[in-house]
Amino acid sequence: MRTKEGNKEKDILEAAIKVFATNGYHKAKISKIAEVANVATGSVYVYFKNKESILLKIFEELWEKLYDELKIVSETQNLSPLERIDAMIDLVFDVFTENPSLATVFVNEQNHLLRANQYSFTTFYDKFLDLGVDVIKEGIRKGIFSSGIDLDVFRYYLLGGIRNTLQHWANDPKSLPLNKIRHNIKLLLRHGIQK
Amino acid sequence: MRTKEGNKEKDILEAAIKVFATNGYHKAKISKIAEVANVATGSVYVYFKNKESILLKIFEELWEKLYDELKIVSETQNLSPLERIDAMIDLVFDVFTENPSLATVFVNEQNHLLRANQYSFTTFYDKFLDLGVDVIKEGIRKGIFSSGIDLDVFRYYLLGGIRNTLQHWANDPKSLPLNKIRHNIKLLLRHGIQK
Amino acid sequence: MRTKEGNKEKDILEAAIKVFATNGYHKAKISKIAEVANVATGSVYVYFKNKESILLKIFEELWEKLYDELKIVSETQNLSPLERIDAMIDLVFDVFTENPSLATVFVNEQNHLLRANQYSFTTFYDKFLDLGVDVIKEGIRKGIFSSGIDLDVFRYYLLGGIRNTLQHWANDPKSLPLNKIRHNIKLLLRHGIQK
Amino acid sequence: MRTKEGNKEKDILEAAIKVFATNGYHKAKISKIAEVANVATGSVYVYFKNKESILLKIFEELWEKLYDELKIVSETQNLSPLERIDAMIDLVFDVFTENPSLATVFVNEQNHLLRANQYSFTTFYDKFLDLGVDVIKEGIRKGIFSSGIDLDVFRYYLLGGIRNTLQHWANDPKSLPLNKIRHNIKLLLRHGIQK
DNA sequence: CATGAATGAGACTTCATTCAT
DNA sequence: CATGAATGAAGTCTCATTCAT
Repeated sequence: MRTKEGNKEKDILEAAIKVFATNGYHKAKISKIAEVANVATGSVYVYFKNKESILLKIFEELWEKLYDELKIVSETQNLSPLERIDAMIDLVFDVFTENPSLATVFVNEQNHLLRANQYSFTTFYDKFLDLGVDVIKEGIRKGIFSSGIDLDVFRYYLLGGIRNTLQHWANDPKSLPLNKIRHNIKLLLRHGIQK
Repeated sequence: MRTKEGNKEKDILEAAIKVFATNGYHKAKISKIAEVANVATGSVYVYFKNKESILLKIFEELWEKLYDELKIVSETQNLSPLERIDAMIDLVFDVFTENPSLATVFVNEQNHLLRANQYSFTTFYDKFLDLGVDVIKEGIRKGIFSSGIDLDVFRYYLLGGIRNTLQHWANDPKSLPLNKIRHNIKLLLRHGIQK
Repeated sequence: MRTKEGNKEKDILEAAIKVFATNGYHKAKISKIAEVANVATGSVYVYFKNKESILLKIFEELWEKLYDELKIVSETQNLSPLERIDAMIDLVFDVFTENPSLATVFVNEQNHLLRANQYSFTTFYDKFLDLGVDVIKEGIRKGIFSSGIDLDVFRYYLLGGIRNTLQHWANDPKSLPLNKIRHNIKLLLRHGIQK
Repeated sequence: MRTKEGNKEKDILEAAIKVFATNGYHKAKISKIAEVANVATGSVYVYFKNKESILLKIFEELWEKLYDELKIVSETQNLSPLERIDAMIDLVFDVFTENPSLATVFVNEQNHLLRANQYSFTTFYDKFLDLGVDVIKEGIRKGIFSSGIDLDVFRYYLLGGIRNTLQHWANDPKSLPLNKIRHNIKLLLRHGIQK
């Protein structure tokens, strides 16, 4: 038996992230993904139903991972809301720092999927955002955060800001050091631009 | 019959915005754009070199318009930096409020173009962002804004936040009233989340 | 405008009959049909939704034509049931004599379609068979035909016999002259094998 | 455990008949046949060279069996030609009654093979038909059957009639009781439709 | 013999673009 | 300029067949 060595699915997924990041989802060819994954074209279809399901799987894994890690943070005792927010931002940055291509794919392609149907990954995506909102709520309750903030606006604003900044970093990593980005975002988030 | 001159190009452009917003750029068919524009398929190629150049033109017009309007604001005397920032945000919101489909296209498709080549519209896009940064610089100089902010991070963060919020509004306009978004973003931008 | 000369659909249909007859439906390539029709591959899809719809159209036209002609026969006055039966058989033989490839396609491929869904061509196919059955009924009423015959068995038996004989003729036209076939089938139909 | 020897080939063959009957030869997947046969996909290729050879084997077995049984009938003394014809028809009906799927496969797929090459099963197929023709010849010699019948036309006509009737029965067994079919075909064969 | 993951050739179908009218 | 039928390159996906275990 030509054995499944338990790696091919992962190889394909990693290859897909690279190829999607480089060419964009729609211009990415399955044959190219297979080539990068060092696998025959047909093998892609052993592990994935079709092209879209590859993208889907990428986001499923991404958000499940982020959700799991954020959950740990949110269950940690003795953290102030501010510390929790910082940890949340760090989580996101850490994932994308490890895998810049994933940042690019996230930035450019997630919308296409969100627009279409209700996909399974959105569960974790939404749960992740919900946990973030919970932290804000706690901060408001404790009188640390401003109570005038609409939480829906907040969640999309913050994530959008992070996303767009990351994208510019992914396009040209040298121009913007990631730590500077991270630091500035925390600042902007806390105090805004006013002195 | 005196036909209204110069309308076909505009018809096509407006149709394209709708179709791109609905289906996304890659799934949008030229024949569909032509149909919506009430024009023959071949006529699209009388006015545009190819599909990409339609998208390009959309962004060119968008950013040129925004730049022109922002320039007027920036040349207006007797405005505080805070007022200028507010005016800038209002500009962006006004454009997209008038044309929600344009918001969707901006949110979902501009990256594809930015990634590829250096396009002409980026001139106005960058100039628009530069004017925004100038306002911040002025605010810092006048001691109103925090001097610790990296201006590059700021520009991408703010625009990304606005973009993402707009996108969710465009997807489901009823859930988030645009005025609430606008107000909250101004708040978050000025003071952050901390009380 | 590259004009549709009103022939391309017909060219494609005729090419398809030839190619389906030669290779069978499943092994027939659209590109081959296009080549035989002297048309670009993509043009096939200007006139037909997909491969199956070509086959469908072939049978639609076949049975509509046969039904129309049989209707004329059945409306002709002063024909005995025997003469009507003869005319019916002649109709079928005439069509397939004119277009032997069509005979082959009919023989080999119609079942695939019948098995699948309810297709529009079956309307004419069934109506054709119904008219045939009507003739038999008339013959029975007039005491000319045996009243012991089940009409459903009869219709499938006769058509099956004709079809199979035609098929062997189509495979090797020289071995069995069509007129001999036609004559013998009329004989067998009327008197059976007994003296 | 003493495994029953030689069963896997039979399992595959029986599974293939079912799958071919349900989906048609071209749409039938080897993997599906293997699944139905409760065998691994690769095992199919231990017993059969390729997909076509499975179909081939089905017909080989069918016609060899029919030929053998018909031979017994034809060697039986003291049967009139009419009785022999009846026995022949009964043979065919018995086989397909036992295995309706086989009837469907016979009806729909044998042509594909006949069209292609000269296959071994045709030996038995032809021999079977030859034996049938011999009976007719005998009947003619004895003055029982009409001498005007072309024997080639007869053989294909009869078999085609039976085949087509069987097919409709296989499609919808309830609408046409097999015994009625059998009886009517004998009638039609002997006396035709005329009183 | 048995397995089933892996292969890769092959075909349908799409659609941006062209061009004869 | 306007048209829309025609084009054909290109890519997704299928599945019979293979082969390492």
